[in-house]
Amino acid sequence: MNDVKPPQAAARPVTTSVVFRLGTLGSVVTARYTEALAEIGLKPKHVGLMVALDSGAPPSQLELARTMAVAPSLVVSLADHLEQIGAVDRVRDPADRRRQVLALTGAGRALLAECAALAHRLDEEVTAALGASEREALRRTLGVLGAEAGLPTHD
Amino acid sequence: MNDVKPPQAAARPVTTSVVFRLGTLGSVVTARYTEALAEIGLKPKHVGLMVALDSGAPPSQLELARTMAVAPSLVVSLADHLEQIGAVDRVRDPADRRRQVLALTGAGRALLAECAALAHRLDEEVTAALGASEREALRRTLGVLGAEAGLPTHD
DNA sequence: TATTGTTATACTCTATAACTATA
DNA sequence: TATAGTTATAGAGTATAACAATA
Repeated sequence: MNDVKPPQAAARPVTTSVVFRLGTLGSVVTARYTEALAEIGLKPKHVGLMVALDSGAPPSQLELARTMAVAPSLVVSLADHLEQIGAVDRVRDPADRRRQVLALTGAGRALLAECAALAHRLDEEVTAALGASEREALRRTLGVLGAEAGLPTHD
Repeated sequence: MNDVKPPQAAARPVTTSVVFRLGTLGSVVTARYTEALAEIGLKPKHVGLMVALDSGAPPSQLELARTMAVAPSLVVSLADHLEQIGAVDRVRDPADRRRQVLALTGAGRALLAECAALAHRLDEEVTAALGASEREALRRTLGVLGAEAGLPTHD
């Protein structure tokens, strides 16, 4: 006699994997954060560049491209925009005039703080279904995995 | 006297938010999963469509587009490919000949199981730094948030 | 006339390649 | 000749708009 089979194709459906759940949730959450950032004229990658600068990454554009794992040409356009709104200074390295050295300005630090506030406000919506200790455990665990993957992670 | 300030721009840096960590980790993990899927000729959205079908979502292409929150034209091309490799059947609804009704074939269920195996294998790499109970807690918490966001989540 | 699916087209994001200037 | 940055071009992914078949 045949066993009764569940509608799922596998004993361990793909939907139960951390990979699937991280990927789908990450994309939903990033879409919402992108929407929030749009109101201050930024994209997630602008935040990524400011985070890299704030974390003390080597500040030449090429080094930043390596840190962020994006093409150097993308750093150019991100830096163009951030410079235009006064969030970063861009000065030629006097020791090697080929290098453009980026630095967050005071306004840039304030803008980054605003991005952080938006993210933490979204956190409350996204994690509303969790208890305080679950939320903290999640933050902490994601921090561990992020650090493992070479992502910038304070704490 | 001045307080000593950390290099970070804010008391709660954006990098500590669940939103930032989920977004960045999700994108890293999805990139790795995309790479793994490429070896069986699939993209993550193909998996998403098969998951929707396997989860009993309404199977017309337009309804699937709504379920997946993508454009109907994208469902066409995903279904084209899955049909071509024999993973889905596509039959006109006799009751309404405008509707194309999709269904996973046996081969499709086997393919989806393969995608699940790839994901769970990647899980082991991605969560290698975690203890077994931390890993389970993470899976469970991501499941809660995913369900909250309307994502397919068995268990 | 409204709806499903399809095809044609366009847009966004990002990369690669070509180029300029400095070394 | 090699490297940092920039600009030009191209590709992937996905959306919107136009269209065909069916209701």
